[in-house]
Amino acid sequence: MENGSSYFRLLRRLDAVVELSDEDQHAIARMPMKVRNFGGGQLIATEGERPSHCCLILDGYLFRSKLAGGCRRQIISFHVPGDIADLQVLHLDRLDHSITTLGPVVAAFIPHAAIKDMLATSPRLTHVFWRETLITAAIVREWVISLGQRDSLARVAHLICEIVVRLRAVGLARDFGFAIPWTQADLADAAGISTVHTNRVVQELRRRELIEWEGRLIQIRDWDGLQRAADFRPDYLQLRKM
Amino acid sequence: MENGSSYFRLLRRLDAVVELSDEDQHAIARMPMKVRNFGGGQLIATEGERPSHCCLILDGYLFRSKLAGGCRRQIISFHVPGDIADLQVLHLDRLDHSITTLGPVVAAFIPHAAIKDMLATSPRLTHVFWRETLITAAIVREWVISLGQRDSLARVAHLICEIVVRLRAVGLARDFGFAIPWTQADLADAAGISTVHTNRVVQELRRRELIEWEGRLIQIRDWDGLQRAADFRPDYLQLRKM
DNA sequence: CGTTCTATTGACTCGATTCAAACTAAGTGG
DNA sequence: CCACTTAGTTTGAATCGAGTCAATAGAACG
Repeated sequence: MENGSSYFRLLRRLDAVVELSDEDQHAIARMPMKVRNFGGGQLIATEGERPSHCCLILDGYLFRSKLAGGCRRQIISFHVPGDIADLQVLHLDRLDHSITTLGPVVAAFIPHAAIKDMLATSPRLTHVFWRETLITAAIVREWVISLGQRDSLARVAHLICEIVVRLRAVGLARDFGFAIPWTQADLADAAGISTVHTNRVVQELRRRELIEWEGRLIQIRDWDGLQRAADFRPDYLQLRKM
Repeated sequence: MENGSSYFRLLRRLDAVVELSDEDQHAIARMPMKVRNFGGGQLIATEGERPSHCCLILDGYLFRSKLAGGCRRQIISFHVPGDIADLQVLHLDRLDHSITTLGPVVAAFIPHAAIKDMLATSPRLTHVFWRETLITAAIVREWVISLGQRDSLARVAHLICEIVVRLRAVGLARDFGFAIPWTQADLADAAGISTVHTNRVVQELRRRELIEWEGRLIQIRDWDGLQRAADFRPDYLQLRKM
């Protein structure tokens, strides 16, 4: 059974990062998967769990988060279509954070065993999937820089820059506009600032005419200006073309 | 040529995380390496570089850092003996941050080719080394939680807790005391706070009798209290025993 | 023995938080 | 179709954690 169309975004994602042979692509598309639909704000996996499947996003957004001090939520990273949000559990077996949908999501679940079997046959694909986990790690490293050194405006701007580049890498947000069901509280928990302050930052971004943000639609008005305000340089995303 | 004694800390480190067969251990110890000595504050690798070797710490500490806005330094993570600080470049080829010694360091450089050859022969060792890169990523994720949600005192306490646990995992800091040539400015750049404030935090930790800190010697006085102040739970380090 | 780090202290400032309240927009059910 | 909820955004005022500036005091080093 070929899951070509379902694996389209993943193949697109991998292609943005590395050259894949037809054979590799077929090996990926041959993996069995189960597609499931989720509503907004649904927990897909919980901290401490031992998942048996990896979760590939076909449509929508996920985020990984963890509680500090038992109550303060920190969002670690957001994930876009084509991402496998929990690829790292393949070798870590226990999840150290939760995975939640941001708005409605279509996700494909691939058994660990299927991925391991596929990787066992191809050093090249092992390299590619290992690399994917390392790029996810690089994204988190860059977020450490943001949280440690950039002020609240730069943090929010940086997050928007990153998402738009990652979306474009898989063929979305072509016009630097995209739909994402972020509440300001979500952004706040990612940027490590309060909701009230997030609101002020968003207004400031609008005032400077860097972005438009209406409901769940974000449109970038001034891409260069936004990157400058964000101190954003996309190198860490390891994209081939850009 | 067997580098048994030089590879002692690495084997110890891997053993803390996973069971290794004798065969695996020999395969690791057979890898060629070049040992080099460094002084304090020396750059071992620079952002943008394409290293051909991985850097295994035999003695001393390294840290990875990156500049935000061209001038503000953020320390991403510290590395202790037994760590391979830049294992991720094996599959990422370009370094997105710098690596610097914190005080004098003895390091072993292992050619990428040697590691790749070794991994090609053993799916088990591929798993172990992949896992190592994922644990490094988990450490950075936890640091995101600290920077985003914990106040300055908890951050500094968390850093100390983590280092002491990682040292103990490789047979160091048995008595919850250890020598580390941190300046308060280093801590500040890791915790994302100013040096002045770092000083006040350190004094507060002393005042609460959680730690003693004289010169480069840190002694934990109240391990439970420190963990509580830090909101520290070591699960994310993925250690087998603890 | 001066030079250079590093640690420490005080005063002032500022970015961000907190608390509180008002204002939307979008359901939901009678 | 309108009251009633509920979730999310917006605004203002008071407060606080942490930054900045500046000066001093030790410690380390050549």
